[in-house]
Amino acid sequence: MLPRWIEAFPAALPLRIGAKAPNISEQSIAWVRVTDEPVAKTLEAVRRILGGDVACVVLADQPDDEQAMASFAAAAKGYCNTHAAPELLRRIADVVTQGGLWIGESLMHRLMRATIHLPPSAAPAVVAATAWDVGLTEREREVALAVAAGASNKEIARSLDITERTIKAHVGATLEKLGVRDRLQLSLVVNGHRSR
Amino acid sequence: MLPRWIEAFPAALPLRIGAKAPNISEQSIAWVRVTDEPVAKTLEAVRRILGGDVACVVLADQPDDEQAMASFAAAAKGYCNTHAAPELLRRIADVVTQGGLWIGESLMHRLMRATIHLPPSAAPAVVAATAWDVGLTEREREVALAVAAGASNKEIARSLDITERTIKAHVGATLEKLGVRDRLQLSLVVNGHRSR
DNA sequence: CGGGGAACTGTACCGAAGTACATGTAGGCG
DNA sequence: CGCCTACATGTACTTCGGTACAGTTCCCCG
Repeated sequence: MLPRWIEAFPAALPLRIGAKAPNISEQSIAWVRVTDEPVAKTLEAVRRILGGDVACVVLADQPDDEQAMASFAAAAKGYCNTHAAPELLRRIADVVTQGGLWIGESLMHRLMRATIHLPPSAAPAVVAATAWDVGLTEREREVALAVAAGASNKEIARSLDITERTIKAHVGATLEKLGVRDRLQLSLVVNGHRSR
Repeated sequence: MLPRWIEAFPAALPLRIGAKAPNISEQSIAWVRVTDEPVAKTLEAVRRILGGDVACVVLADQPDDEQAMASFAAAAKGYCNTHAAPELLRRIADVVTQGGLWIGESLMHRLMRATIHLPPSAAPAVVAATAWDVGLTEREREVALAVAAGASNKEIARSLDITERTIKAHVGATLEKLGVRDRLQLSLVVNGHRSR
């Protein structure tokens, strides 16, 4: 286990090919580090242990497009560098648990090169969908979403065509109900980060 | 404006082809609803109004792969169903503002079909990482992380054992460098969501 | 009918956040 | 040695966010 993996996922369990199945939750992600062994073979071994439908993300020491292709051919949900930063790993986990695929920039380029222009950068993001909005009224939920998206009270007021004062009322009620201090923490809750 | 759009983006402004340019921020997203008109033509019209480099996401009433291809050929940043759920719209916005592309599941299949096998599951697919902290000094990065975690200036000051005034200086510099308005939007950038 | 919750609004206040204008120190570099 | 940058800090000011204390309308439900 690399230190950055532990940093990214303190609760992760190490697992070797040939080991017996640990009891893990339904939607766990298998992070599969591959080296020179064919990806398909490794993934097959992992699936024998953890079940055929476990979501696998392939970690490559020296990523290349061919191996990435092979990974997705073997139904991997993601492919990235073994030494990716913890934040990136977490983001990949987000995407994958949401049912998305994580494709490296390089492969993406390759896939699309023929048809479309791709900007030099790129990055995804995702949210966790635990019920953050229990107990909120419809309007409060609506306002909370806007706050979490970075809107100011004034902007929300304009878009909903009510006064800023009313927005404040909704925001205040929401902060109270969710037990957070200010709109930033509200956004963290709504966006599925930390606490509450 | 569909109710779900408003729910997803309360601060969004409606705009018709032929209208004059509203004053919008640099990194706004244009959500372009297309019907039977050719996509390229519509996008061109939008760009005439909002500027050539505005990020466009195409909303299709009846999505199909051909139209999706056409959209990306016309340099759209995303393509999805007009009636997508607010959460999905927000996720797309996240990805696009981060410089990513949003590709529908169907098109993704098609793109990969030639080369690799894709499992029957799969949601929209996405791309890889941009550093949020380019150009920040060590101290600024440190403060930005604390802000993004929901800390107040006073709390950060205490924990770093410097004055609140200095925290304000770092926060201010960071907002400037990342081109965002306030600490909430900063947190969205740091946490890998929309804005910027 | 009356009670109660939701949505909406008002005035007013306070503290947090953010900005403008300045100052000072320490370290790297031509 | 000056120059630049990061870091730290001060005063002062404006704006925004959040709260306290009201009050209204509408609608549902017992």
